[in-house]
Amino acid sequence: MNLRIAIFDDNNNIRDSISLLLKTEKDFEVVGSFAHVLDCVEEIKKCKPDVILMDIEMPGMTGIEAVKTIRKEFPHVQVLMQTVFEDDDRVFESICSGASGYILKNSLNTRLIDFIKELQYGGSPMSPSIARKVLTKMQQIPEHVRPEATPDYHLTPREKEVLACVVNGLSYKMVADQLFISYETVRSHVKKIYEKLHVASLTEVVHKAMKERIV
Amino acid sequence: MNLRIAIFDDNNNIRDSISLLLKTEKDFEVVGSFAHVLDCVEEIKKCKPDVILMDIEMPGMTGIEAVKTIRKEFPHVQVLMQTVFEDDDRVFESICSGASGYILKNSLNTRLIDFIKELQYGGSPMSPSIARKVLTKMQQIPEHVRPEATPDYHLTPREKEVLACVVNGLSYKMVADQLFISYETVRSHVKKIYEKLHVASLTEVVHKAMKERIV
DNA sequence: CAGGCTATCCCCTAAAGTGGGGATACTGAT
DNA sequence: ATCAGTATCCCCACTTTAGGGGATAGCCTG
Repeated sequence: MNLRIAIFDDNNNIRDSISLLLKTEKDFEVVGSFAHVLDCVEEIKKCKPDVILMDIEMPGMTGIEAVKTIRKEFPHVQVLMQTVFEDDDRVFESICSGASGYILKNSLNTRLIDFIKELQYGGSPMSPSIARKVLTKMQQIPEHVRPEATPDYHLTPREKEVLACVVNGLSYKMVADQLFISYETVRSHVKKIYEKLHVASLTEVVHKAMKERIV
Repeated sequence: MNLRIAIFDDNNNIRDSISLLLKTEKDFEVVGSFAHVLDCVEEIKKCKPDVILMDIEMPGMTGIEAVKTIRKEFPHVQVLMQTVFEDDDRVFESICSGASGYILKNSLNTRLIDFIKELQYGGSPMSPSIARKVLTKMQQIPEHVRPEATPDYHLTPREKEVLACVVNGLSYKMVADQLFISYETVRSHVKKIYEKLHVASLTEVVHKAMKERIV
């Protein structure tokens, strides 16, 4: 089974040379090659890629914007960012936008095929210097922001479902419909949740659940 | 110039086989090999490694604790974490403790030398699945931390105060007391907030306010 | 000074949530 | 076979919120 690849890069030469390179790999198929991302949603719908190589610098919409859109519209598609620059903000922003990997263009020729294969097998290829930046960034993230060992309130699976609904703003009645149970059952679960979280109102539940990422 | 390497692993066989493997590389020198990390500070002072291979599971002090200590005492030393498990919390914790790389033990034989070289040249070697975890984690964190373009709902200062109270789980009555205004005034503000945020319940307010960090 | 915005307060009705209960049924482990 | 835990449902009394009004007063700007 072939891996379908699409390329977004405003430099025609680069697109062509990448295409040529990828064609040397039997299992790869370049199904699209585009100079900008303005119509990327339509183009992706048409060519159905599994993997997208995305240049970060492009006219019109930037690669970063595009990744956000793509990840929203096509969550299963893997996006591998490529750039000549490695300035911290962009790297970080790209990753937060949902890129699955981030490589420098100078490592193109030699290792691109390996990187794509790594993607395919569930990895996240990064150029060494990028990987270092990412780790450093993570280490800088202030203590209080990190998922600091989420306390376990011993909610049952069902309670967690109810909690998730409530946190999303649903009323008891709506939760009941959503989970195909009665209003009273929802109430029972919520009462249990109140006990376990030591709170006494829905707003507190939402607050606590979101703050501590129990949801 | 040789790269000085120290190994911490409670499994003697693994330590020995790593030593043997590393000796095949001319530029590497194994300067220490230890079964636990209890005296790691002294040992590191003695053997002065450039790179430390650290098993995460060890009796006494865990590898994670050790990394923290090492990074504090010897900031220039690079620590490469090794583990057989890849459970999310540990990976994340290790990295935040200051590890420069994180690899699974199954990738030992084949790629350990490459990984160490990557470290040497300023990279951060990670097993593919680990890299993916790290990126995924990063994508999750900023969600709660940095509002990408927080929409402005044109809340007045007073409304924001009321909002803050509500988000913290206070009832209308409590908000009234807190802000020295009447219950009805709180209601008026809340009604306004509902309009402006396009919601219809307190839980939605809390959810939206927290998600979009309006508070 | 008129009109817009904010902040304050009030009323009424209806809807939703809260706090006590209690009940049945299924599971899995002791 | 009993017991703990989960999931389901029900009732009653009470409080809090929601949605629809309306009112007064200050402040700033055109």
